[in-house]
Amino acid sequence: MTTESVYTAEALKAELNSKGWRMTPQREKILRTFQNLPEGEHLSAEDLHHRLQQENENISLSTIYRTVKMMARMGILRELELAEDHKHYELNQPRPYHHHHLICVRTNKVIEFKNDQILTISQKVADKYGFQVLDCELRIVGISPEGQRSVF
Amino acid sequence: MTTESVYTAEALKAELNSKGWRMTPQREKILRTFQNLPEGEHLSAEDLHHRLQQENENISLSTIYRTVKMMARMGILRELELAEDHKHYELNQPRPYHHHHLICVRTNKVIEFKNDQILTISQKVADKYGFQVLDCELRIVGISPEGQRSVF
DNA sequence: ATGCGTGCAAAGTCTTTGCAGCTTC
DNA sequence: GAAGCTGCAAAGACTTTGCACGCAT
Repeated sequence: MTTESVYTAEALKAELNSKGWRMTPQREKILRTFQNLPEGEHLSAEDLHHRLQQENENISLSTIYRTVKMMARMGILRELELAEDHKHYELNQPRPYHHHHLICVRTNKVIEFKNDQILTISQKVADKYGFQVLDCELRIVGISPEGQRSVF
Repeated sequence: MTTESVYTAEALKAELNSKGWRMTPQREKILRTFQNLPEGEHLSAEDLHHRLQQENENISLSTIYRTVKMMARMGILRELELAEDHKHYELNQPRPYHHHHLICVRTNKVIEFKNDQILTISQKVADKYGFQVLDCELRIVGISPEGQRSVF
């Protein structure tokens, strides 16, 4: 199953142009790739690069890094720090797609879960400080049952 | 004001020994440094290195990286991913010291806030999956009032 | 026509690792 | 005494940047 698209190429173009920037084939393909991603899947810059190459889309790693960072700043993508040492990106979905992460420090296992209270709490906190919310994530770090069985 | 110590050098030694590991002067000094840190302050590996050098404690960067990662895995330190591209560490405090982060993608400003519901929610989620909680953090990413005034 | 965006290659930053010698248990 | 730990230097992984050319507006 694929997540429903929340951001069209036209909307992206309009927003870019409003800032004096340009729509490009690369940006459109990157947006489309994330929109076609099954729910819960997230890509690193390298993952995205490979996936595009398999579709015969040659987009340089530089452009990918530049684009995902830009889209994260625009609120189109969520930038995730999971257990590994590189960032992952996924489409920033509204409730009820929004999910959070439970991470094991020993096995690096990541479990996703949903919780409606988190967004409500985040909205309230952001309001208090005048922030516009792009994304919120509850990261629970702990030790999984498998991890508890190993010494470290 | 300094946070109250929740983990003594003796307790650290006992826990290390129980795993067949050793207590060392370096580990004790690193623990002490975090315990003397004002509430809300967090250090990167580099920060910690500089701070120790100012106290004439020569501990190599390698050892610092190895030690903070170990302490994070033990649940003694929290490993934070703030707006910058390197990790920060702080003592992992129980309620009511526990705090969360509101981060601006444009200005990199970070605001800390507390919320009692988060820990409760985290505990419940972790229980469901059999995880032991070491740390939980609500990361709200958005645009601050100052950021909203700039084009990007 | 202007100036933003891309690709390439090089550089940069943060972090990890191999190894010899030292230290703790 | 055995095994873990440290410091050093080198390597590694991921990400950013300078520049010339191309493309969207």
